[in-house]
Amino acid sequence: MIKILIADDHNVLINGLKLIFAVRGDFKIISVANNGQEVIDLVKSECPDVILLDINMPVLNGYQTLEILKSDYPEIKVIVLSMLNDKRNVLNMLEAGAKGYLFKDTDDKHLFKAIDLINQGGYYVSEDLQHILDEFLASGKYADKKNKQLLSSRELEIVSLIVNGNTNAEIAELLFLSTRTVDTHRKNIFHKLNLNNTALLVKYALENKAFLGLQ
Amino acid sequence: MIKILIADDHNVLINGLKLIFAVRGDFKIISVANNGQEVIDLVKSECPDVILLDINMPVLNGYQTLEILKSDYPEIKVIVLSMLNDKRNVLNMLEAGAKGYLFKDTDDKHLFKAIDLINQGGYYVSEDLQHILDEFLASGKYADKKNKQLLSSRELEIVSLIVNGNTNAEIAELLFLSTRTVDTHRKNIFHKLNLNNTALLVKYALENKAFLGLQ
DNA sequence: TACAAAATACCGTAAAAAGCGTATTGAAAT
DNA sequence: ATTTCAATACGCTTTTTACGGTATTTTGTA
Repeated sequence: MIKILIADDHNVLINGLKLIFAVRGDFKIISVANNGQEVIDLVKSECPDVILLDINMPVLNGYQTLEILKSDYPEIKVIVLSMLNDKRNVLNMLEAGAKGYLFKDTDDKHLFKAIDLINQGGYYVSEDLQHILDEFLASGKYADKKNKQLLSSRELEIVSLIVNGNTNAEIAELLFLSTRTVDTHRKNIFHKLNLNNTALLVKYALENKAFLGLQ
Repeated sequence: MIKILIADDHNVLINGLKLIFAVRGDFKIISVANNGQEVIDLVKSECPDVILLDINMPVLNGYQTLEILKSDYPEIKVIVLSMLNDKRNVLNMLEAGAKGYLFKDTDDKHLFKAIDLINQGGYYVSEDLQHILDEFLASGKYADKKNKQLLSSRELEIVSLIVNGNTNAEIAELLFLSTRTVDTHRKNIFHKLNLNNTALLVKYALENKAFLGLQ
């Protein structure tokens, strides 16, 4: 019997999953969590085999939760169940140690199949994402040897202010810095993220909120 | 008996709702749609009283769908069922004619209550959104007398290129225009949206994709 | 057909960002 | 004890954006 923990802040979805899983005697939903912190609190006592993890959750988001799970409970298999379908999110979660990535529109059959395969040690992603999984597997960027926190906390602070429309001068005033310093941070951020203008930075930041630790 | 149509591209959620509604004999799910176009195709033959409408859907998104519904079937009550919880999205949908806005983490009780009240001609939103509903009701910006398409198609094209990191010079080259023209468009866009720099424009565009008709 | 709106283009100036640098300080890690 | 890195700050140049205009042509529609 495979013990499953579901983490999602949408109760409608959790209720749906409960009913869907009711037909499978070999799968058992042993716990549900509405945010990442609840997942962390529950795993110790509940010992799930597989966690179905949403990305957008309050308190601790899916990415942050996965980071903690990977360092404290590396044997638990994590399957991301998200609506985010952009390549960057999928790669980020795989690189952080997720074994599967399913869209929320997945049907029961694929969900069951994914859990079975992943519980046996494999990978499984929604059909449209196969090429991303291939790319990930070829890249060798597994969770154990992965690049840590790309941006420093100061840089994240500045990214957030840029996203909210502040100019370097405004940011300098807010943070009691010289505009030169803010300018340097901005340049370093661009360099680290391989970007070259504000529009792309804002886009990147909004699309990678969870991974940047923003909001 | 209240006839309900559900529009959502996530089958897990639809399946969950089906089971949730099974306990209520006075509500009947007469149809489900996976995108806005299916909604439009179905309403004529199915005559639902209430539509539970997601915003993020392929082909025709929730906003576009609501626009069509309001002009062709103004008597059908539309309740938005979305995960988007920012004020702008809520206001946009209310102003477009939605009678309710619920988060997807709403529990069964509130969902039933919302459908009942709205079917009787009222408004209903998730608890956290009450102040936004109040603001909307006070503003008088109802669907019938509402400001049409804010940005022209050319302007939307340019917004999209800006979001993707292009400079005015690059956009000019791509669209065979003078950089002056692109500059003017940019100015007009800022003026229309009441913004004053690129970062805010990108943020606005990404947060209002559906309403701007982007992607 | 006439009017309004959208798309086009230009002029000038000021502010901001982008792209090269260098350099000092302090804290953490090896 | 030394290296590394984050945070700080400055210099200089070029490009791009932002903001104030004006004006012509095209297009849709009343």
